[in-house]
Amino acid sequence: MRTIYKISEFAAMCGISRDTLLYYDKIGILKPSFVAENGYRYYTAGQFCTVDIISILKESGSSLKEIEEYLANPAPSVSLSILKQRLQALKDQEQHLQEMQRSLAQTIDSLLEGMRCVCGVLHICKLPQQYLIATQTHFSAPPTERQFTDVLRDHFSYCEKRGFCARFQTGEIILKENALRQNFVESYYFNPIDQPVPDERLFIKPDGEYAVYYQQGNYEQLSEMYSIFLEMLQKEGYELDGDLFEDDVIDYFSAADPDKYIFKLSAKVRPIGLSS
Amino acid sequence: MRTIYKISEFAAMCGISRDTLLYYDKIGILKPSFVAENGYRYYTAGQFCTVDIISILKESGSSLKEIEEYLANPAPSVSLSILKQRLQALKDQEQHLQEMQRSLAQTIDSLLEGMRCVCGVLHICKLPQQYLIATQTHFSAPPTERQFTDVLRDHFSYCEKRGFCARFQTGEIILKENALRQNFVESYYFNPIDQPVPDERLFIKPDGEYAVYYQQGNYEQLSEMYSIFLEMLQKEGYELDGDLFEDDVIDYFSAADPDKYIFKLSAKVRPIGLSS
DNA sequence: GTCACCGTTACGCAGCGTGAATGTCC
DNA sequence: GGGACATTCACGCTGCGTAACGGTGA
Repeated sequence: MRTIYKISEFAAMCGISRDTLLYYDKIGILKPSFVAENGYRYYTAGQFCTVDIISILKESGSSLKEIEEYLANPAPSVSLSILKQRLQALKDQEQHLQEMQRSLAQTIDSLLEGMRCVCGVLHICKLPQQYLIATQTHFSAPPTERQFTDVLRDHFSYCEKRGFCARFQTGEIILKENALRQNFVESYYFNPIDQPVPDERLFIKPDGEYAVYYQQGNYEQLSEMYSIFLEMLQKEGYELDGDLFEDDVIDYFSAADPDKYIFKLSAKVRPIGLSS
Repeated sequence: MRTIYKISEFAAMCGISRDTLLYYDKIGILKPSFVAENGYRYYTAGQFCTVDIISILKESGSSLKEIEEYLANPAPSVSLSILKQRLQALKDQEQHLQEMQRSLAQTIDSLLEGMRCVCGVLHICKLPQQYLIATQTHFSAPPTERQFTDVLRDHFSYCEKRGFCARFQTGEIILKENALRQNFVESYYFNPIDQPVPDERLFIKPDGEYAVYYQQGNYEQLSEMYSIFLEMLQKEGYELDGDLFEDDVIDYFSAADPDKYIFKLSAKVRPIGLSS
């Protein structure tokens, strides 16, 4: 009456491999119903249920050790707490996945922007408001490598702690007052965020008419680029009406050669003579 | 001018461990800038970028081998395709996660329902329409274990192939015509789905007035339960107005003892004498 | 001399897959 | 006696963590 199965047969029935069953036997989470004298393992149909439980929990991210506990202590209340815990873990994972997706999508957009942008030309256009997480540098002069990495590390770890996706789309801000004095020292490092969040490092990049300028080069050439940018502005009859933003459009993530990075400079502007 | 770092220092700067750097050196994806005569590894600040790339790709699910390729072939177009590929992989993962979440949530609901339900009492209530994926059994008599598991396997693998979350909330359907002849052989195994999908195995459980009856016991007692259910119906002045549904509310997943399973029987009913 | 660093080597983890060498069933 | 099963043992994979043991530098 009671149907029994040899290991390979049973494995096929459960949709798993023979080796897996052997392993489960070895670590003790699923022993065959009985073992014949010749050493053959025999399983019963009811054990299909156990395999099913194992598969489900495994798929939801439990370790085999946790599954063992689950199987050893099968009260509904215990099941319930384990399931709730698993569900929460899955939610956390999903959150994380979504963040990574946003980051990757942003990077892709940025890469595409960098691949098709026109360098060396000033564009005047309207830009929407943007929310940034910006970490102040407190630099009074061009930073040493050490200062630079220290602040950047701080910025990244801050973002990570708060759950913002950093490390993609990083940029820097040069305050208008510094830029006007040809002092192109960055006052902030930032990353854009999708939605406004109350945060002490929240920085709002206002909407308005912007001058945008793409340029290829390396980091050392940046301050020269800023200079040119401002000159071009003036030639076109504009003057600064806000801080200077720099976005790394193509950076070390997408280009091997540091001379091939592409930077996007942008600043709110107004026609010369017109007070805002 | 060029700041250099010893391995632990550099590791701290990058937020990873010394051992990880050693490992990366060993497998060749990140060698130190140079090695001193005493064998000490020295890193430069620029290598922070490489570490960053590695971290990001790793987090998005790439293997170190894939990362190696990325680092070896750093053209923007290659980056782009890898990033897109990664993004798609993340989307797939998210899809999967969501399915698992739905499944777990359902199971939790079901468990809660089983823990607080009143057994042995007939409830009359309105139930909404429900969509099921139902696999026909073609049984003409109570199935052997073999037949049972074969059909169930087919049902599960069908669900899996189509991307439905099976294995949770499984139930069976006994057609009205069979039930009326006291022939309680299941004609379908089913799993509920959230949204209606065009599918050859789609089965719609209609809304309407239902009799619902919870009972504890094991699978062998089911046909007896069906009998009692129909008797109670009659006593209360109702008759069947549709097929008979059975849901495993507490099954092997939540109870160790097969005698403690809880089944939920439900069927659309109408007061005796009233044609629908 | 101390002590914190550096180096190398090697083993451990999960969750099996993949042999190899051998025995058993039909 | 042949082939399809079964058994056990052991090593491989990832991405490191965790020693252990010894050399180096301030």
